[in-house]
Amino acid sequence: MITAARDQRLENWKTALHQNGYRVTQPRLQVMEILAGSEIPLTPQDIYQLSLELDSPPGIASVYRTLEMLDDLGLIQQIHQPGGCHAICPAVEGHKHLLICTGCGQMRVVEGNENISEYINKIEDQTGYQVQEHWLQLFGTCQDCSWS
Amino acid sequence: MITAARDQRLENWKTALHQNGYRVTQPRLQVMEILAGSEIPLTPQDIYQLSLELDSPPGIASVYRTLEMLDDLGLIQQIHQPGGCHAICPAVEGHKHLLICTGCGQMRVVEGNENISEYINKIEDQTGYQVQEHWLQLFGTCQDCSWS
DNA sequence: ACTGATAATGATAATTATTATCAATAAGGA
DNA sequence: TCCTTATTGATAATAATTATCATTATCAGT
Repeated sequence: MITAARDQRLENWKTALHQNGYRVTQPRLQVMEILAGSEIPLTPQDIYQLSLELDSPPGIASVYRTLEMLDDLGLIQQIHQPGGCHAICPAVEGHKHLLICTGCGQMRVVEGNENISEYINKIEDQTGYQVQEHWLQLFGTCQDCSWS
Repeated sequence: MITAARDQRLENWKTALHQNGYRVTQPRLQVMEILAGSEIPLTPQDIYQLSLELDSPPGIASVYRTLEMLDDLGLIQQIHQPGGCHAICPAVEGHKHLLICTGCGQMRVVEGNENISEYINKIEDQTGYQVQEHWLQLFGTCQDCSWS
């Protein structure tokens, strides 16, 4: 992870808190730093465990409260995986999708594509549904993990 | 729901149990009948609540146990939704996707598409990942629900 | 059809994850 | 720096799922 990218995200998040009348507190910062710097999806429990290594760690309730706030602001998103759907990561902006390595958990963000839109249009014609949203998530093996 | 389709599925499921050395018991049948006949995804709790209207309903533990068994046999699948990911439905065979109405919950199974495969090939080239699996789920409004 | 081995069940205790409560604390504007 | 009050930590409460174990019911083999 490029530290500059994490710091940038952190600044954006802090700005978002200020703009929405939330105070920027130590527990919130601790949770946000862990989340903004992670290359893999983390569950609330993961985050809490990681935070215990800090000097004065946040309470578990504040971890959940911070995550709820970040979710309300649209700054994080839930990751759906075979092992469970409680992991989260910084929100992917715009029309992009996540590609996750089943070996090491590493995430990659990939661009959306016109092919998908065409497919969805076809489905709308066939079914009479109005498709409002789609969730696409890709699972695979990254180059490092495909050696073993 | 066409009853014949449900009964067909039920027969297939019973055959699968026999072939895999599972006994076909009353609690299992009760759970399978509820699940095979539902037009909307159901959570374990949903299934348990529905089962309480039966003559001698299964215990909650048997509901969970039956679902675990059906999952091990690949006969059901989890549905991922904004409200939670604990709902399940009969497994969609082959390369198809689910389209779910955000109004009434009704499910439609839609065909997969060559456009998606092309997109995934492109992603593999760009990232060096080997994509093993993809989850696509569509949310929309069915014709009935779009009137309101 | 009957019987016996044992897989499966129901009742419930235990575990786990999340949410609610509330007195004490700390953020940040005046 | 002070004051208001949003936020926190500790913990109780809730909810969902899993584990335990004595009892029961399935079904293969007679």
